[in-house]
Amino acid sequence: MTQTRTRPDRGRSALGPALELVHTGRAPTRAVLTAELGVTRATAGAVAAELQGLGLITVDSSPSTAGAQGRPSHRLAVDPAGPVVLAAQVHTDGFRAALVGLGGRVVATAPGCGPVEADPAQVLGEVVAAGRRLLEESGRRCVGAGLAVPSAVAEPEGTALNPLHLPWAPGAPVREVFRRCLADAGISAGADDGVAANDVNLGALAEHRHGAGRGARQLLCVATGHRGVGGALVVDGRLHTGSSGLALEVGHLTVDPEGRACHCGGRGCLDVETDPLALLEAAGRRPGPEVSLLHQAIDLLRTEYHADPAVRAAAHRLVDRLALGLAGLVNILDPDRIILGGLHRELLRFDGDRLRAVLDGRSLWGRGKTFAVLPCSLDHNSLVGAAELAWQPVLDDPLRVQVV
Amino acid sequence: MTQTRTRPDRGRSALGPALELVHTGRAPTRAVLTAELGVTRATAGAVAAELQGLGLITVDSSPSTAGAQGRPSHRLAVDPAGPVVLAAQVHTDGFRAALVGLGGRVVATAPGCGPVEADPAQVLGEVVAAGRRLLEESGRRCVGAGLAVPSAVAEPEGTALNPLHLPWAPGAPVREVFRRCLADAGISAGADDGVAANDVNLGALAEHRHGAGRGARQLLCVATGHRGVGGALVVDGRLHTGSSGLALEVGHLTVDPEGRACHCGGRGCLDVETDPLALLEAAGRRPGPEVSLLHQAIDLLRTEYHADPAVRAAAHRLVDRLALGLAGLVNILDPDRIILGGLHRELLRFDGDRLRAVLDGRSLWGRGKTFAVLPCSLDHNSLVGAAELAWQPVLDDPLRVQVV
DNA sequence: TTACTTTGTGCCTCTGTGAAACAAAACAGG
DNA sequence: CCTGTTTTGTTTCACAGAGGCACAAAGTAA
Repeated sequence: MTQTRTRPDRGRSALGPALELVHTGRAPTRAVLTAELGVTRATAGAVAAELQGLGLITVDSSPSTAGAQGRPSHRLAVDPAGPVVLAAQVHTDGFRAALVGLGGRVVATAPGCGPVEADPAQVLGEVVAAGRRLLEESGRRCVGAGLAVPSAVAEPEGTALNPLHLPWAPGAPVREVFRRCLADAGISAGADDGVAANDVNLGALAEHRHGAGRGARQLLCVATGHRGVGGALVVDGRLHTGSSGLALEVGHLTVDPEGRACHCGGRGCLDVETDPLALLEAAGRRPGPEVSLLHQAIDLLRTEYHADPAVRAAAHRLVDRLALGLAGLVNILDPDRIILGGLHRELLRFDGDRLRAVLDGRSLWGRGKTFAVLPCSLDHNSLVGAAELAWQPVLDDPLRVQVV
Repeated sequence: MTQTRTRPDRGRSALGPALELVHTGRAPTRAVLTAELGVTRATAGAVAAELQGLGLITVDSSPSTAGAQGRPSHRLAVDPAGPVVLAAQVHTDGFRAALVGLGGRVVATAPGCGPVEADPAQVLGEVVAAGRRLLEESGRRCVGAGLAVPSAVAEPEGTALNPLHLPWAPGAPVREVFRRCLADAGISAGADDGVAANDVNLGALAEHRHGAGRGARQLLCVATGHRGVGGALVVDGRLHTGSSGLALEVGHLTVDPEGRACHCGGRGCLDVETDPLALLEAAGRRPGPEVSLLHQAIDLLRTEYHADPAVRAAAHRLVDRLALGLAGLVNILDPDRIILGGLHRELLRFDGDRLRAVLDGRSLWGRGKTFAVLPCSLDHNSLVGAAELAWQPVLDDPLRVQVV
């Protein structure tokens, strides 16, 4: 009997790694690409030419402002006219859609307000419709789609496990619904086109590839959205999602045994002690209904942190608890970099010294000296992360863009 | 100018994965090897023949007791006469040396008693000498050496960061000392021959490859030695050591805010609340000096758990605290399997229902149903793990055995 | 200008692996 | 016992990815 292998052809095996290097900006020239891939110049040249032929990167052989000795190297860059992916995000107050090219470049964005409906199909239908409009306006080719949701997403099922701050039922099959919406809108090509993941996880992935997390080997991200706290860990460039997608759901770490009651049944959880509502209440402010809690909390810090001692005390209170939670994570995970997002980023900016001091004091075995704490650096990092996820098949095998 | 690539030749690229499949018992026949590698029968045959030629595996084409239809497949197995690695372990009461073949087969063992000297070179010199005697007696070829120590080991420095229960100074360069001892004994071939890591980490690795952790995607191990508590996480077959080797050093998780004082400065740490000494004291027993605390504690459980209510109550106390610590880890790491070693294994055996109940009650979002809790299944799992680490270069590129 | 350095390109070769056809070793059924 | 079926091992051929090498190209340094 004849025998056919089950796995698909690898194609040029250095193609994927090469595209990833250009995508993340680690291969600005062909010479660097040669070194990073560990191949000969001939191979690197062939690979670059093939990626250029696929319309994914540009190879610029024009006079570069080199200044160095020897023949100047051709400059490599992501093709700004290349294909895009559709990135979508659902959050507590609405949704966002965007087109994102390689290199994490956001090409177009469309916001949408809430409230988020109880039926995921309704919201995702609107997001996808917005994305479709963006695609039509831009006239660009779409090679994938990714969705960020404020909930852990189980793999391989693609279900939202704990959409605590959305009116969705736990276990909602968000990925399948998303795929159906894509198919209905005529966007997706195959049935496995369209991926979904947790927003903080995706934000961490984006920061690792294009932002403040570049080069980190063990990147811990903690962020508040409008409600609740999320965490993520990127190890050697890959998301650590745990066995069921619930890893790093750090919202219910205890950071104050006598703290306020949490809907999880515990007391003094990171979630209720360090989110925007906690800051407003600690400062004695009544949250207004007009704008999001996150914006109210950030505004409060920006306008009154230096003026009002009560606001400063409230910030201190949150920072102490945040640092306690981070110290627990540091002692278990041993990251080399920590990135804070949302309100936590602002707390770091206004009260970073205190955060660092508490954190160092609680880190065992002098670990405090081994990691940096940074604010997140990308706008829309969850969107960019959703795009990363959508790009992944292409990064793994760039030849897909011509097949699809 | 001519151009030579920097990376070494890959050789036959399926060679390493093939050896690993046989090594871990996942490829008992050539047909299975073909399927697991995802290559054609021709390739699998060539690979198996090459590994056989290297003296690493045996290919048995004799009449197998098949029973199934079709031509019986050749049976693959680790060559019992193949090369070995030297595995060494230092613990609080002494050391152990062993020769370990592929497949985690312990070929020979030599124990050594304590006390452990303050100078690492002295202890490691003794271990290596014991290993050398084993090698001479057996007459087998040695292709690597690994060392397990009761401390986190920093990479890439190879220093013992927190040898809390040994008289060694933090930061002792154990790997370099180990390598020097190997060189002095004429065992090692190259300068990079000889690796060192934490004992619980290595135990987890061994359990994952050859024991109760087989097939787990996210394996969490927690174990007590004679003193203290260690943890480890194996993700997709690789140890999660963190950025400085201190990940999963879980001994100082707080499991009882009003618990006893710990030398780390905290209170109620897992370390002091669930180790052998804690059980003896909770049961109102005075620890004797004759045998190790671990043996005294295990003996106490075995002989009096069912007879003495005070012992049962002490076990309950430890189990509750252990479960609390595990729940915290589960909620952050989301493992699909947990393996307990040392005294914790005995607590699981005698009081498993209670452990499981507390653990499930504390696991958020119904995660309790997604993981198993098992006792560790290998004798000397730290030794076998040290051997795994030593074997790794050969598993990555089996052609090394002929070069060395 | 000339020498030197670094990078890009064309050509040949090597090697790992797939594809296909065939042989071998078991079982099932007459 | 013979024949057909199923599964596995073996042989042969071919192809593609990547290395090795020589040479060309494009800068800087003197």
